[in-house]
Amino acid sequence: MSDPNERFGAIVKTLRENNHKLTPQRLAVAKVLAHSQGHPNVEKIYEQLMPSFPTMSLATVYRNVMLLKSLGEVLELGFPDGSNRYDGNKPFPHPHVICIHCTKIIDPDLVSLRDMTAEVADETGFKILTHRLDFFGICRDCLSTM
Amino acid sequence: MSDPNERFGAIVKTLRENNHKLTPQRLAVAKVLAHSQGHPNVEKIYEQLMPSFPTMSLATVYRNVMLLKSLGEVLELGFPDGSNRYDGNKPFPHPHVICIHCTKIIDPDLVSLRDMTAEVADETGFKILTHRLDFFGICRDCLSTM
DNA sequence: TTTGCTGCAAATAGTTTGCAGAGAC
DNA sequence: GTCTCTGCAAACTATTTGCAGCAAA
Repeated sequence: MSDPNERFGAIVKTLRENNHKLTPQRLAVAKVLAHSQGHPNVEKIYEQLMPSFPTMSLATVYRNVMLLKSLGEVLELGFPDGSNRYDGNKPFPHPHVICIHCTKIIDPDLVSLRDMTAEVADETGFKILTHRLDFFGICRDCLSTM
Repeated sequence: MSDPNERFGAIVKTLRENNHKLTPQRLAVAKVLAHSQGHPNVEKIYEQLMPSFPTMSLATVYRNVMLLKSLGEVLELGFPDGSNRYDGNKPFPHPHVICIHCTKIIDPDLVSLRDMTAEVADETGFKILTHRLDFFGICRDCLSTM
């Protein structure tokens, strides 16, 4: 996990460099994503901001998350059921471990993970831009209460 | 790629064993998925069946794809944009290489791919049930016409 | 004959968009 | 002062569901 304050600063810097206005709503979304506690979805970000921004619209959250994603400052995690969750703390490809029971998401340290991008590019002729590695299972907490 | 006829047979066997009726529509969906040419989405399966089953409903395709998925005979590939595509030819986790330009999907042979399931289970305490490894990029064809 | 399956149409849920006013710079 | 951003409500799209009739076994 990166330092959330540093990540927030980096996001703000990118926004400035690309001439986007720093509205309170936009900065608030950026701050939540810089922490990315639990890899929130749009709804969670919205709920988290409601107390401080009672009039904020869900559409505004969507627009800002999309903007940050297009700037490469947020990683989008889409799931087979169509749901999306976001990580603005580590906005680069990295493996995830997802509990299908409580929907918790963990970032594991995989010592044996080598980058297979070159091999894939070599074998398929593709220019590889990004990748994704997710493991699905049941977490320790859920296992113990079953 | 497995032999589509064998896969079709295996799917039919599973349907029988689970006491599901073998309607013409269901068998037609199973046949398309046994081939899984280009990893179709529901719409594509529907279009492919329209000539032979002009009155078939999209809902029927959805229902049968979901049934086969629940029986473990189809692998669902969900993407961040919310779209889903299916593979009934190799219904077990395997890596995919996806062209973000023409949406083509390829199954690469990765000689160096080791199974990291045990390591992830060990490090996180999860009971790992499945996983997913996707590479995104631009295919040779699209690269050459850019 | 029984029970599950299909087609249709309506409902649903998550996300996007048009517009007029507000606010960042 | 300009131009982007926001809130609202409506639109949109992919998917699911209720229901009555149909068909597999």
